[in-house]
Amino acid sequence: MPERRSRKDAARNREAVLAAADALFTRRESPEDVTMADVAAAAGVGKGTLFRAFGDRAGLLRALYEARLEPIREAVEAGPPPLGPATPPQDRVPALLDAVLCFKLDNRRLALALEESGSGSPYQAEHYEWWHGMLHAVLEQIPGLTDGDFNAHALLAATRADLVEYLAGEEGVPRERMRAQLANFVTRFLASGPLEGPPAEE
Amino acid sequence: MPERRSRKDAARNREAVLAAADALFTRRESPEDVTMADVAAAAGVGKGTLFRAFGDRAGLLRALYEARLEPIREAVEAGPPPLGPATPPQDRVPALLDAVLCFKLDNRRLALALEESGSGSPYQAEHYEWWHGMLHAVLEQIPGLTDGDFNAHALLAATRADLVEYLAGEEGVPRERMRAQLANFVTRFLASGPLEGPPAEE
DNA sequence: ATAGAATGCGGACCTTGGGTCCGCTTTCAC
DNA sequence: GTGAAAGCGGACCCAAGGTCCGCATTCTAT
Repeated sequence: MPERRSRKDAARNREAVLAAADALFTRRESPEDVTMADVAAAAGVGKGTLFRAFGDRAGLLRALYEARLEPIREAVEAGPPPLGPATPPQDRVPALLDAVLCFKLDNRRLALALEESGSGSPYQAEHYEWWHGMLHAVLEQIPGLTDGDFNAHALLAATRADLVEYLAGEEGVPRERMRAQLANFVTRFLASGPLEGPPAEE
Repeated sequence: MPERRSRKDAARNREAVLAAADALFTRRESPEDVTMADVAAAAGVGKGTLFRAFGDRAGLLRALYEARLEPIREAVEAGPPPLGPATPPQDRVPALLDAVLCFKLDNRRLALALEESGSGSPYQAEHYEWWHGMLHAVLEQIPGLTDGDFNAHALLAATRADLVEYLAGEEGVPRERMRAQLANFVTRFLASGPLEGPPAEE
């Protein structure tokens, strides 16, 4: 049952690669001029080692992404409001999307690299499915909202890595402004609908 | 001023390539297994000719896309409602987005190929700028709406080629259902805001 | 019509980068 | 210590985009 622990050097190399890749992706201008050979060289290992550990480029990207995402995942699944499960849906939706946006702003190159890594659409990626499932579930809790599945996709689409990159980079939109705009967009979406009922105590 | 007309054979070859590429992209499963060599072979020309005529892969894709987009562009710029300029903003926004969606559904492979063609984000593409500019302008005409620029991006993001492809392909969402969902999303977004004014005569 | 220049053709060739292979080395269990 | 499993590394392979240049076609001026 102990799952066959990996050898010491293998584990060490894996970490070295992760660290090196992390550094390269944050420093280099565009993700596509970080080649696998670069990563291997920077980590001081051979290409074979790299591919043995991560399968392929997408695998490496995924591992990096997953590692960075971990804290947020926890905050969403078991943390305090406004991200955690105790938050009322109307407040949690904007909070979730803001979290996604902030994450992509903090990991621009990496998110970009992952989303354009070819190898199938980003929509099959495990982490996307997780965000989508979460958002979908929360949207379902809001009365009068139909098509939660599609709406979750549509809202998440507003935080696509290349859009964020374009706005932050080419257009020079500052972080806080972008967050405000997204919040505004989301709020506007949520504010509509069957307002027949009590408009809440706010 | 006659702009140096191109030679007869050049023009003919250009058309041949366009036709061949068009056929290949609609028939083949995934856009990325249509190689430039394939296109050249199918058109019965050499690779040199292909690259001379279109510059690079993205250039070819753009030319194809542009050709298919032309009719819609006209319908938007000078056609009858609900796409044309005479339409009231509240009705034109959904119409525009529906047109984008339908276009992408009708040209799935091509749109996909173009958006993932690497070579810079899709946001710098001429056709995207056109859609965005148009939508932006129409949104600005709706009272009480701020951040038209961002909102245009966010709404358009819901029609991203890979999302459409995923929903239509993997999830098997039928065309009309998707249109309805998008319409629903857009309407919900528009319906909100300062409803203080007259709720229109509907 | 025809010569000669300009334009274009085609496919061999180059480059780049992801991914594989396999002889050698390191680690681990006994 | 020893044998074998696990891992290493970098030479190698391949696909695909893009270039190059000797040859063919077309245009233009006389």
